[in-house]
Amino acid sequence: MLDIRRIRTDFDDVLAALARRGDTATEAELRRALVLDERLRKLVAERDELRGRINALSKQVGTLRREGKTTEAEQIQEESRLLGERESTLAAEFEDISGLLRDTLLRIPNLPAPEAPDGDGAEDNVVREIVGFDPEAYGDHQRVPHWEIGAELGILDTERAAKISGSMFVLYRGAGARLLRALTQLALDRHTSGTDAYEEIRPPSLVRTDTMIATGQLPKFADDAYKVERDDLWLIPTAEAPLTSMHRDEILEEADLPRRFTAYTPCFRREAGSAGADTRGTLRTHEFDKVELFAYCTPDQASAVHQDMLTRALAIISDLGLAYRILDLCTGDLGFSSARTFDLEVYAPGCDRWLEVSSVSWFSDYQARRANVRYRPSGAKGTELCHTLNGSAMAWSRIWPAIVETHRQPDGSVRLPEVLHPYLGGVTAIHRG
RNA sequence: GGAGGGUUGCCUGAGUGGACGAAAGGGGCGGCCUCGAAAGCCGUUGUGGCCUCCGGGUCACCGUGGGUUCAAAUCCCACACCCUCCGCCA
Repeated sequence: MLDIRRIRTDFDDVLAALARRGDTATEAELRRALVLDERLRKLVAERDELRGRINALSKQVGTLRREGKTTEAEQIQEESRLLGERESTLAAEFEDISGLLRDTLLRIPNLPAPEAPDGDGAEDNVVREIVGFDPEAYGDHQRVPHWEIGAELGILDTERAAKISGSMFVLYRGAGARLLRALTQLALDRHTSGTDAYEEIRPPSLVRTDTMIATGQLPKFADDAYKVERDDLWLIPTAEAPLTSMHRDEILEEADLPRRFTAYTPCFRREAGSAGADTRGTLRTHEFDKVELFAYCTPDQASAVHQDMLTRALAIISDLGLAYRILDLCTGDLGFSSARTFDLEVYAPGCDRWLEVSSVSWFSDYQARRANVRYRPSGAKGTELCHTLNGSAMAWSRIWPAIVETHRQPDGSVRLPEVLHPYLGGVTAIHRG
């Protein structure tokens, strides 16, 4: 959520920044917020003035009653009652308008960072770096898509997944399932060790509506998420949702920042509107596993934390022997709540596609304002909003196919990267049969 | 799912419809004392909104949302969460 005071005082700048996203609807929303805010402030002044008078009168009633002056007390009661009627009218109007204002603000996306490159959509994202990629270097044995490899080696069973749960679900089996578990463990072990360790969290996968609002999934993107109607709970689309709400409505100490978490969770996405896309394999599914990196920090720390997450994500991809590239997302492709995002894509030779495996985002104070997460600056009075950041430490549904395709050998087996060996119980390659 | 007990500030914990933004103690911070410290003593210590002649003024917040009342931490209703026991389960 944007700061209404900033919209009020800095309207043209805010408008210009939002215009970079190329979303023409936001200008109307922004103007609407301004109008509502204006009305709201008039209402508040009037309502509070009335309340002040009522409070004063009520005190008088108390005094008079104690002194036994019943008649005078009753006169003032009547006067106060009449003011009370006007007050309730104003209060009701205030509730209406502030509800409308909040709803309007919740639907306005974050301002892109000034450094984020301009652009209209995915095609304008800026490739910052390509590592380990040589299109000529791949052999024919690597030009086999992972769903074929998966069926051939018996490690991916899409038909049974469909029988059990329908389309866009996957079932890994045997060494395929083990590979997934090894990847999760590798990521968690790495991020939770060393001097700058992230704290490991295993959050709930079902969350309240407020939790989904804090990160920006709701109210605007309700159709993308699964909801358990009966209990009024949502299935998380990413660990970012529960993690952002961990310190919701809390005030942290500056000395405790940054607070950094890593979490393994399943992620659930309805993928509404993507019917027919990526129907084969594991690339787009309703449920997938992910290890997430997450941080609350001060504005000053944000840039370093952002870089740290990116470095961590890259290190794992690189150790898995995959070719990758870093994209600096342009303003037109930036997520709703994000100010700046770097996407990491790995190359999958079998599908001949770059697959997004990690998205490392800085949300400035946008989510923190929604979630009301603040910190107390050391040695100063008052509170400031935190900044939040997160990055997928890895989306296994995209890494898994890249590994299987990249490391396929001429004999059809798949060699497993060395970094995973400690987690594979002695298995170093997956063979047929 | 059933029965009971709870939810007050940084913590513990009091609170009879009116003097309660809230006793008391602890903790934190500042000061006195001291060579220094402990002890002791004194002071101070929540978050937000709106307005501001920047001195301050005012409103809200005692789990959440409603209601009663001139007036609600206090009374009524609903809900959420926590604890104990039973049931069920991993």
